[in-house]
Amino acid sequence: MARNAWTPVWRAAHAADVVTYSLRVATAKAEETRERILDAALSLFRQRGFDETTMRDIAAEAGVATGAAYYYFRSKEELVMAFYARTAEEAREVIPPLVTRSHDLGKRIRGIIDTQLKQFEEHRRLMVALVRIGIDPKHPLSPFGEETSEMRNASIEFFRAAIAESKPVVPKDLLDDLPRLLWLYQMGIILFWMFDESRGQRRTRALLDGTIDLVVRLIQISSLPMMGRLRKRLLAILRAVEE
Amino acid sequence: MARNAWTPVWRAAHAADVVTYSLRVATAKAEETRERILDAALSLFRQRGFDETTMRDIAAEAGVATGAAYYYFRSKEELVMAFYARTAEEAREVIPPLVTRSHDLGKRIRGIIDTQLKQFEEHRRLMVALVRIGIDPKHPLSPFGEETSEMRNASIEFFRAAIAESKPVVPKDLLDDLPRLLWLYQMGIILFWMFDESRGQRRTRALLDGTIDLVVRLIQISSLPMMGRLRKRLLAILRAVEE
DNA sequence: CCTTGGTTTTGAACACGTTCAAGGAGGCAC
DNA sequence: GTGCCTCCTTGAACGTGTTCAAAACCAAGG
Repeated sequence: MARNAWTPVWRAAHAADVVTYSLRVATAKAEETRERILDAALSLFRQRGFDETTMRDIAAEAGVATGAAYYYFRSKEELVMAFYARTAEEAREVIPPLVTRSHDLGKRIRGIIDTQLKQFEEHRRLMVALVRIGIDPKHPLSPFGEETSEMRNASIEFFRAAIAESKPVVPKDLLDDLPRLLWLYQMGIILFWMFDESRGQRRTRALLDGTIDLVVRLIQISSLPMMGRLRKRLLAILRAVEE
Repeated sequence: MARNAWTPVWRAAHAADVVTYSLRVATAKAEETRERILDAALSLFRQRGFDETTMRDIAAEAGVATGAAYYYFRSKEELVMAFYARTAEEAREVIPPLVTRSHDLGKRIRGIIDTQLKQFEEHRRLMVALVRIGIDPKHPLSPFGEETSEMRNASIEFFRAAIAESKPVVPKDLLDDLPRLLWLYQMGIILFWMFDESRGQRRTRALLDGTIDLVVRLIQISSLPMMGRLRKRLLAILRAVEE
């Protein structure tokens, strides 16, 4: 999907463009070089870990000069971001059909999250590098920042689709904000998962099993007619916090 | 309080010792040097920010050689940690009397959190440096790790005191785990606050106003006799997640 | 005093992420 | 061909956090 439509990030032409976190690329040969560098990086990251891999290693492995990587990627972390962007692109194809397969809200949410975790699986520890810098909302690569808004919004839309015509039915006044909240919930789960060293990330499973049910139940309860006031209050908090 | 009782962190003699994140210090002169370096660092951090201050700057400001700082602190971040440890020490004196002032659970929790935020206020942005590395539970300075357990436990004890003989009454089967959950809640609030650039961190206030009430209400609801099953389920999730 | 053994201090050296001026490489106009 | 322009590539150089062997200091014992 649009692997060739590279747009300098800071000049994204159309909102629909897939952000791939690359710098200038014009020719086919350049594209190949970029890919070679990214592949070399991911391969080394997986073998040795992020901190243990140097940019010199990566360049050597890709057969280019040290500075070459910086022609295509602004920083070492952006190499990880490029991997993330790749999977996000895949998710756009995989997740929408998955959501339509069932009307059960819990199953839909679970499906979305499971899919993403499976995508990241091989590079689980690697994502820590993204979190370390992304936790600062001022950093370009922050998941909350301007530059990542496209990917974030795409991800939020998955959840908007998930709560549409679902069982249980989501009250109308939540339709706007709930997707963002669910996205936040997902980010929390992924964060937990990244540091979950239990066999097969068993603990994350337990957390998912317990909390998805809870989330759905909570939505259900807040849907009761008598709970209109509670919903309003929660939304008011959310508004105040989001400014 | 025990400002002189410096114990190498990795050989903490007694659990009661205050961890100050310093390396070997034997003589009074050395203690003065250490203090001078820490003060120089904090002063520069506050003026220019963490990333913009180099270890060479700090050493120069303190009037010592570049390597001197590494005799007392294992890393640049540990300078920030030393500041954090200082405030934690203060908190041990300030917070306990504060908790006994009222029986209102909400007010107690609010008091604890407000106090900590006020302590950090001057160095708010600085704490980001701690989060960046602390988010990784494997890092020595992680708030979840072994090395910080004393400070963490002290902090958790504040909340244990807060839920003791409070209004509303906390059900017995929550007494063990609730303090840790409240501590986690506090960490979340502090995290939000660190990145809250609104005037006077207005948004954090809004978040506190909204959520503390909610937390208390939730405890209240879960105390109803009919809610025993819900409590058991929540605790089961917690156990599974904590391993 | 001198020696000895620990503690503290020094500053050069190292490894790393990143920058940048300089130089190909390839196409296009004439 | 020759000049020119843009895209791509190079590798030395810079600034940084950190390490470490050596020196300086200092108190106690002789």
